[in-house]
Amino acid sequence: MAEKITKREIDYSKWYLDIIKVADLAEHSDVKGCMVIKPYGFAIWEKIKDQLDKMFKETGHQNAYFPIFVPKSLFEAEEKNAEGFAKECAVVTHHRLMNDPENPGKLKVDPAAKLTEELVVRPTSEAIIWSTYKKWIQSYRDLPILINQWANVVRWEMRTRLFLRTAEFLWQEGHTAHATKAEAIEETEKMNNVYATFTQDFMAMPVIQGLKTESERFAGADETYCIEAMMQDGKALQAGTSHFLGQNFAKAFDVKFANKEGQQDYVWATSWGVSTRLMGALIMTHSDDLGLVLPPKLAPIHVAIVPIYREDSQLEEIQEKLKSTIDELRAKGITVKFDDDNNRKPGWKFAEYEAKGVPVRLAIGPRDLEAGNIEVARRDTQEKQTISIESCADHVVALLDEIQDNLHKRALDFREKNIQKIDSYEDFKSKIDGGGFFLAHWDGTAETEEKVKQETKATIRCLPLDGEKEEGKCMVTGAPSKQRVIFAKAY
RNA sequence: CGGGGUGUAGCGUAGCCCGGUUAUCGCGCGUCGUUUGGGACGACGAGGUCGCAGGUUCGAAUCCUGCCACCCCGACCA
Repeated sequence: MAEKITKREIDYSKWYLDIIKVADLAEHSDVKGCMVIKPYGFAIWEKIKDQLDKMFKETGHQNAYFPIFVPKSLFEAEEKNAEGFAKECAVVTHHRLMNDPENPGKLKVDPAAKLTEELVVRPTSEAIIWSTYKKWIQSYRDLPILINQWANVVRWEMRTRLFLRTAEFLWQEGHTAHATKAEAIEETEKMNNVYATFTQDFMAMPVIQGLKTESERFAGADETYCIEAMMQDGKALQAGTSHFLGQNFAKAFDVKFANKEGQQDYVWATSWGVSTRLMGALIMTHSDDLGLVLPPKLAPIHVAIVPIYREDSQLEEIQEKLKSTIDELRAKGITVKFDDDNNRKPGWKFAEYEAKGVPVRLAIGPRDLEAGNIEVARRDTQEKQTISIESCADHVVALLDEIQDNLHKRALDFREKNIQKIDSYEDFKSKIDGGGFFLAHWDGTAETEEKVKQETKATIRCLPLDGEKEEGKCMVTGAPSKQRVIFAKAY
């Protein structure tokens, strides 16, 4: 029978895992905390990747690749960054295995193959990249350097969840070098904007752009910009970050350049990244109790066609009748799957495409054929309607756009309903467990931030960039505040 | 890493407390036939290191110890 999905209201966390299972996106691997991304899940990631890659190229970046291993001495050069990541680093200490004389057929680490210097498996690549940039940069004429890499990184997390936090994950990391502070800040903001545009226009996921507080900032950054999204349980998910690194890495790796006046100066840096965590964000933004819901722009299959027939001749007739419609759709760049698998009944296929979030399903059987009609079902609202085969292609093209817009609107409405201004800490404490974003005044101190975190588990997600500059008093201490910040529980 | 829970065929499970033949059932899988408008039905069939490793016992899925994995809650995490 049907694979069951735990309802969101019963157990949101279980629902999330069920969606990944029924939609066949990923599964746990034999390595603790690591996942296998399955073909359908990877197809979605590839769509994300292809679009972002295009946007990076359009903003002047080039791809390159740096090694997965970072010599420990390089890794520790930028102290804050190294400290920040030290607790979650995998370290390579040996380079060879040998037969274990005490356990025939088994292998053991060859003690004679100990590395003279340990290699850190990158949790991020600033160190190896800045040690390389040092060799590339002599003059302002060598700047800016605008590079991105698609890579895997490893962070030895204590507690993992598929896509949201895994020990190894896929991401892109942009690393840029600039001659001036202003230019680096501009780059940092530009890429955060690229992320916001991408998540909103392609993932149909509204985000709030903001700045991280010092305690939430990337280790080694002077400023961290972020995009924060609200999941359906009201919790916040950091979907992307863009860091202004100041001259921290330039100083740590001694990367100087000669400016136009011939003086030596340290290079200004940025780094920015999004990861397979976006897959988790995508799932938790749109999906429902029936399965995954995908925005058309990221759906590996846009339209699934389910023919209903008894005889092979009827199947052929259906194929013949739909040929021009399918050709027309494909010519418009729409991915169509005509499912003529005779081992599955239509009902099974309906449920399957629903679980996988295919935006539009077409069904056509003898009755439709006779009337020249076809049934169109949209995944986002579950609505079905019957239209003429002739109008089908145009209808579907328009419908896909409508679904894309509707998903974004629905997510935005949800967020607006669950975001509120709040001025009383008592009020805040009584409401925070219900989820949602809270716009509150904050006195700007790490102490207050920590107190709220200890007492409520909520953190400051960001200082919204477009927040009105409203004077007020900190909801906790009553000290003066220049703008409201977003408090929420986060993933 | 601390507390709790779970682990029996690809998936979900019964059996475990109270040890005793060939380990239960459903889904899925294979063959054949009938079917096909919301996860079809019948017949036959295949599929198991009972998470792993020790121990107790004449005998262990069942009792004991250790370990591993996953889930939940903490801690931790840009």
